[in-house]
Amino acid sequence: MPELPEVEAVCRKLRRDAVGETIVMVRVERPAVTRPQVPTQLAVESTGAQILAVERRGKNILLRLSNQRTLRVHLRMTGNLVVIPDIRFRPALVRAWFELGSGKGLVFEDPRVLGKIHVYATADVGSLEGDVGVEPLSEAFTPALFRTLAAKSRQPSKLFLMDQRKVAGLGNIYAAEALFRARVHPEKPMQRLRTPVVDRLYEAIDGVLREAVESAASAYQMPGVASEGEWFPVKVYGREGEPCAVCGRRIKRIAQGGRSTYFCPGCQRK
DNA sequence: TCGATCCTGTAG
DNA sequence: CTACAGGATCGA
Repeated sequence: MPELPEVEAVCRKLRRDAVGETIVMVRVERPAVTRPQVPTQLAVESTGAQILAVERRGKNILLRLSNQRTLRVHLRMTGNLVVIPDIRFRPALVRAWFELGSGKGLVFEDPRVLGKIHVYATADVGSLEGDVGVEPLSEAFTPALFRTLAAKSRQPSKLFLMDQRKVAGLGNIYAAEALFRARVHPEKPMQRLRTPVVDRLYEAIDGVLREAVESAASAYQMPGVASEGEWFPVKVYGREGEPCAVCGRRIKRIAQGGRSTYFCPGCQRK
């Protein structure tokens, strides 16, 4: 599920459901999801603490605790972090869970076990900076900054957009959608884009993410699992072979960095 | 900068 | 059975 819009939706629900709760008990079913990978550490460092606030940095969820600790949760490909009404009735594939003072449960589900829960001293979370670039929905993300980042990078545009150290939060879907909207070829080196095109890409990122946050937030209020593309009208992602809504040419799929990239060969030229 | 790797589930 | 999955990291 999780690119920036979905992670943001998860955060909003946690602010509603988890902030103010106290962690009564912690259970780690799969130590692989914890960092440090000592299964007891998460419990030792978070039991008894109150959840004070929920923040988001890129795709990272930060749970601020009352004991000077912060839990950094990364959902990776298939993770989810939700509050359930009764900790006794846990969904399948829960890899770690927290019993809350109210009897509710905060559960980390993750079929592929790729996600991570990392315990930090709150003072050390600043070490995230450096690995996580500018927040694309913040005021810090300006056309000027984006031009500067672009000018410094020879990466293909798609890989650049997915590089969390540059702009934090885009993943495989929204990177492809932003490139389509801006009519940029996914293999085009960033450095070689003309300034008006860089600016167009900037606007596309902003627009795609704002629209997706909007609809993800409402989709996530609904019970049940909304799935890929159900709430966001994807134009190219996953649409190999289908006609482009703009020009009618068939959407192509190529591989970049071991991932699939979808694009329209008519609208997005090199 | 590329490929392998972490894991498991699901679609074809 | 194989291919592939909305992510990131590590070593070559």
